[in-house]
Amino acid sequence: MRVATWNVNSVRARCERLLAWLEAHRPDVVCLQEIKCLDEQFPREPVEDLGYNIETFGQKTYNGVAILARTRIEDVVRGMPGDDESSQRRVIAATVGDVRYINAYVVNGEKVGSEKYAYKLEWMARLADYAHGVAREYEATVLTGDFNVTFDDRDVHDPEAWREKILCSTPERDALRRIQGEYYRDAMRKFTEEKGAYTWWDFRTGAFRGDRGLRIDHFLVTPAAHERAREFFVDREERAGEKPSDHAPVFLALD
DNA sequence: ATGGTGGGTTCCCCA
Repeated sequence: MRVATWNVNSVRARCERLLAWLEAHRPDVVCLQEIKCLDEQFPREPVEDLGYNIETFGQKTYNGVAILARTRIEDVVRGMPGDDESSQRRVIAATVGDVRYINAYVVNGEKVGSEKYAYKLEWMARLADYAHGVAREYEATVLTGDFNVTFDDRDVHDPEAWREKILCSTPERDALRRIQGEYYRDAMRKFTEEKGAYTWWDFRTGAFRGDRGLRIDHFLVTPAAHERAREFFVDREERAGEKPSDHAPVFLALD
């Protein structure tokens, strides 16, 4: 069974690419972030025609997340405890088969020390509480998405240039470790201890040419899911070509 | 130190 996470940076702008990618890879479960549209604007029909069930938690203009699966999607939960009607829509959770999925689009944080940065750290603390509760309830849980944080310098093409910058600062990394807690492991590290496997490259600096990327899209998995992890890869091909997202899809295969 | 590009919206915000 293969699970993919992808920050699509607008599902409508990426629709053609998404459909071709679904057809080519046929992932069993897909967690999308930044769909940037209302639920009713999601291109349901072409995705359903490829055999996917769809659950969305959309928002106008910004944010928005969705789960697609080739089998039944059950017990869908939108948002987190503490959210209200006006909250940014960044989390959707559901069960597919015997695995619980939490699909998260973590706050970007703009700049270290900014208001958005403070909000990011608060938001990550809330995600930690929520994710720990889910992990206590479901033995096999996969917490995936765009975390907008690197774990350590191996996730950064140029650690000195990014030292204590947004996506790389110590408080953000501490917050990411607190989300892991004693419950979750970084599934990628089951497969390699090497630097690289970047998942995001800045449009503005043309970072993809030269592979000046960061690894900020992650699979955090409970021990039961970690045991079942068989393969991990970043679909760099999807970052190339016409009108790509700034993120590549990331795959995890589970037994 | 700044700005570069890209998506969505609307006379600018967010990443």
